[in-house]
Amino acid sequence: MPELPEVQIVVEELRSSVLGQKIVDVAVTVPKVIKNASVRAFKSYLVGETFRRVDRVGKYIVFHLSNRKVLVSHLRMEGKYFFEAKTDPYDRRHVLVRFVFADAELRYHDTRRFGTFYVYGESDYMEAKELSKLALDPLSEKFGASYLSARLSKTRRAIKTALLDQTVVAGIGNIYADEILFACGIHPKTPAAALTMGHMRAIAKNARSILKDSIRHKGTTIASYLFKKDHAGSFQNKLKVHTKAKRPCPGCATAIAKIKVNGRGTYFCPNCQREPRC
DNA sequence: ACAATATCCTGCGAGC
DNA sequence: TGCTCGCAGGATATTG
Repeated sequence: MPELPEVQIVVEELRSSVLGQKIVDVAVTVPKVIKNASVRAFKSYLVGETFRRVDRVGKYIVFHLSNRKVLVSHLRMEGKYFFEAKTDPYDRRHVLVRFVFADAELRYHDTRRFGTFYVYGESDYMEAKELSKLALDPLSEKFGASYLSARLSKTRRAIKTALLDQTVVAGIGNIYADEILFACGIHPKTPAAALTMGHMRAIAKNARSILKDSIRHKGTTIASYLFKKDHAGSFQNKLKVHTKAKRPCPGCATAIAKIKVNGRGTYFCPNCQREPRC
């Protein structure tokens, strides 16, 4: 479900709810989501500690605790956080982890159970294999055409596939890859190495503007994303191609096509994004 | 080294 | 109505 804008909004929501909260208990009903510790160890790291900082690193959520431990959470397809009163009822089937505070709980809800949790130390969490391989954030100052070019100019794989690779750029997923390539007029199957420096500039510029615009709209809710209980994003109303199969292209009215690129559903305008000549 | 495929899960809508 | 199939915003292990 969530890509960079959605994770950013979730992080901002978490900052307003859990910072300063002391964890009095942790309940784990699906142990497999804890990836690098036993449930017992996981609880021992967290209980009695206070949330001091929450950051986004790519699509990961990084919670810093008062004991210099770091909780790294990935929502994958369906993960959600709900900060609720202890007395509020919750969905026992889909709430996999609860962080219990004095008067409230942070509930991790994940219907497909793909989400992950890791615990690391403050000094070495960025060296953990999940985070160490991540590329630059597209919203960072250093991200631009030359950075992209260094990563893309030697590979023949489809540009859409490359944009989904978190070691090329961190945070883009299936929705925004389609929207960015449409804004650039680039066919999603174009071999990355066939792109010009002008294309690289266009990708960098459109990635930044589309992701920022989505953040302003609190992300995209297609089926299930909520940044808090009962609160959906609205950027789905601004999507130009993703989910728009057979609908008219906003630029030229040609029917939007849906194809598979590397197994992922991919939407594009066959007129504005011409098939590359190989 | 790279690229395509399978896999982890559940739920939903389409089509029969 | 009720079944089966395909698909879903992600990432990684496995295979060729």
